[in-house]
Amino acid sequence: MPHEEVVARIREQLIEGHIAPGARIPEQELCRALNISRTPLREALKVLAAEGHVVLLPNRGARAAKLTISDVRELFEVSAALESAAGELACPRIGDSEIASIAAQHDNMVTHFEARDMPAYYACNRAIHEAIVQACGNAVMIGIYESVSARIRRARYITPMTEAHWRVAVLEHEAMLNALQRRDGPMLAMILKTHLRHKGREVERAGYAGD
Amino acid sequence: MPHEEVVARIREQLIEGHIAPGARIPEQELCRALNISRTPLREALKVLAAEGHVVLLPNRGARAAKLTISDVRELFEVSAALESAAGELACPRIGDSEIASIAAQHDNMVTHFEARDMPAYYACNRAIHEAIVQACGNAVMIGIYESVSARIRRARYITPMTEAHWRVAVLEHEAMLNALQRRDGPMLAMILKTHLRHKGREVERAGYAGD
DNA sequence: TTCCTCCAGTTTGCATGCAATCAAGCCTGA
DNA sequence: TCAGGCTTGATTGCATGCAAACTGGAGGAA
Repeated sequence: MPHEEVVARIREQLIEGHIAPGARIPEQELCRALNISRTPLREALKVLAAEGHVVLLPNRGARAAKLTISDVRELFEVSAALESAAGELACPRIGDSEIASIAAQHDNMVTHFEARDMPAYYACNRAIHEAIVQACGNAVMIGIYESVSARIRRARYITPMTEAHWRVAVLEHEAMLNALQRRDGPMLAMILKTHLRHKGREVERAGYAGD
Repeated sequence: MPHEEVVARIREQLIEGHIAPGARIPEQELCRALNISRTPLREALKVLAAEGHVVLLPNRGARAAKLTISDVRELFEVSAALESAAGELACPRIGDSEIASIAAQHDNMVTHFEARDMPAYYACNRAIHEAIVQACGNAVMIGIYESVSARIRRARYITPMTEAHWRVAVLEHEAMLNALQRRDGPMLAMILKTHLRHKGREVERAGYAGD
């Protein structure tokens, strides 16, 4: 198993919550699970610590990072900065077919909203946000966004919404798609910033996780 | 020597250019230089690779990352996004004394500009930009900014400026300080974004490094 | 009872050793 | 002479061993 994959596998376990936030990460157990020795595992943990998924306590091992309420605020602020910038950059760079694909996903999402199918809604929602960032033509931005985004993924895409907030979110997405189709970068950036601020507040209010 | 320090030391060598961009990083040599064995060194290299300072070639060792012209563009775009967001967040959060300290550094900077002392100017310049970000009250933002900023530090703070561009930069800094003192977040964000776009273009034009 | 001290078991961090991989020079055949 | 394959030395990636640090609990003093 190549080094990259070890990191990816553990990262996934952390993001998906299979390793509970705050839980100790026992080296030996993971070694057996992944069938590798301690050296590559420890290298992976160091990398994940640099990414913020893991906290390393000197001489006291690794723990899965736990999101505090202020982590959530900070991560949403950073996400807002990155997504809005990415959206603005994407407007002049994105291709027509990509816009069409986002529009299609948007329509799907609205359908799921009308059926009040929140998991399906969130899946489309996430796909749209990621597609916009992917279209920004900036690999560094995409990488950092993915890293930040991963840390709040569960909070962001699992927190239940009230009917009222959900409606607002859908309206904001309508506006986003509109701005994107008009390739109005500054407008898209503004909407994304507002949208993310709303989302962040809601997650904070909901207790930022549920787990 | 604790793990953190190993990473910091090598990172500094890379940022300062003591290890040339693109140069192979010989494990054994660094081991002797830092007086550690290969295991902690390799862990550090993995972390630096995750940060983008180093590229790891499977079975072929580590090399110091080399900035391409598009890396420079991308990093400046991300910097602009982060600094402008940080500036906007800082306006309501920054304390009066911090504003005063930035104003003082600004005055210093102007003095150095008038003396056309570019290294001293850049030192103040960098201090101002970092102080603004530091004031944003968002540790995640600060961390990511520092990481991104480090990768273009040399390009950003070493590239010579033409007289005309230099004058514009100083004017932009006047406007920044002004907005900050009025705590006008959106305005500060806008100025920072423009300022960074200008700087990025200039660095790209100048050949993005000089080394 | 409560707090402190000490000790055994476990875990971490690092050094080292070994197999696999790679770079480079040499030999062979044309 | 030159192209292609092979072999040698060096380097990488990983497994393991060992010393230092921590955890938790038992025992004793106040």
